[in-house]
Amino acid sequence: MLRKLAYRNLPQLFLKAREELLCHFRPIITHFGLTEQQWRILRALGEHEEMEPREICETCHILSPSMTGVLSRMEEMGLITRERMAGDQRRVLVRMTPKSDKLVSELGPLIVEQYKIIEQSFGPELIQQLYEVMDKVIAAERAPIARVALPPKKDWTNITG
Amino acid sequence: MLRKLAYRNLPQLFLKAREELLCHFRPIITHFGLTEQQWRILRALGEHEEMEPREICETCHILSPSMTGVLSRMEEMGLITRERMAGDQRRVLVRMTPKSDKLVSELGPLIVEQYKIIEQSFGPELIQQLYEVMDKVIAAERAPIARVALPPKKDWTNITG
DNA sequence: GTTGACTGACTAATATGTTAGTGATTGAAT
DNA sequence: ATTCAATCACTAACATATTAGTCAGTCAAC
Repeated sequence: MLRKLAYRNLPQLFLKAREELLCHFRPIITHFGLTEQQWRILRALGEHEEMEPREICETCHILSPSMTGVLSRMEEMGLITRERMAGDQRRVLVRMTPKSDKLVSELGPLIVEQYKIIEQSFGPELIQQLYEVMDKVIAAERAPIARVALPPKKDWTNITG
Repeated sequence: MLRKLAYRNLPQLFLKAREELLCHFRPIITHFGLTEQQWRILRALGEHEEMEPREICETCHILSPSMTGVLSRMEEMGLITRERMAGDQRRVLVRMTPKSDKLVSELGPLIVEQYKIIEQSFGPELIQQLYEVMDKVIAAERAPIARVALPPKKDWTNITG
């Protein structure tokens, strides 16, 4: 029996659209030996001089457990430094190194150029619409949204049919 | 030195907006013991009766190497069956089981309900705008987009500063 | 009938996502 | 001074993402 839901899969559309955008930037990023996440972090650090891990988590949308590994690798690569804060031994300060600063100064302009190319192709209106709609969705976050009532939990693992 | 790029990080905005949507569906999906990816696959199978792995990859935006593992686990859980095609031994047919059919019949309506709730909260216009803009971006895929020229590759791993 | 390009699923290795939980540290209330 | 909840980075365990490559099966050309 075929089951077709009334709504198209919206998160999946986001996934596809995001990939369609990202595929134009990925070659640039990997050309410099970085991963997407590492570039997000360097881009953020390029605007803030020093940041704490949890700030980077929020800004770059990377969960804390992933962040630990990413920062460790970036530290090994000489792209960042980590230093415990004097006043609060729980907290950590992350900074760029001269090496990553140089890297960003080369990579950044290429990213901007690619944006311009995409803007030409998509049309500036579409880019503008994108920013607007994204901001609206993100703003909607503030208004609490109800959740459907869930039925009692079954253990589907042990149901044969 | 602070470096601020001329364009906001658009793929990152997609990531955030997608997460803002998904967080309203995730609890429903995990309540039934599924992952996001598993649900995407079941939803697709619910509309197609039988699919080949590479079709599922395209439809659900999951890369082939991930698909192997996901399908293996779903087969173990009794959610799908895999069968080699008679005519072409390379190809495989994936189908739902009575168990997963029952699961989708319970889960599907809850997802639809949650969409309605979100539509109320976001406003129907925003949902409509979302579908429109996403489709535009995805449609833009067809027009080939140029790539910025990349400088000669350096090995940033071994540069000190 | 062999060859050779191609296809489709799969494997391998590494990085990240996701959920739950730990342990040290802090700060407010006792 | 002590207790207690909260905070923050981190660990653990598993699932998925990403890139590259393997391997058997197919199909067309020779």
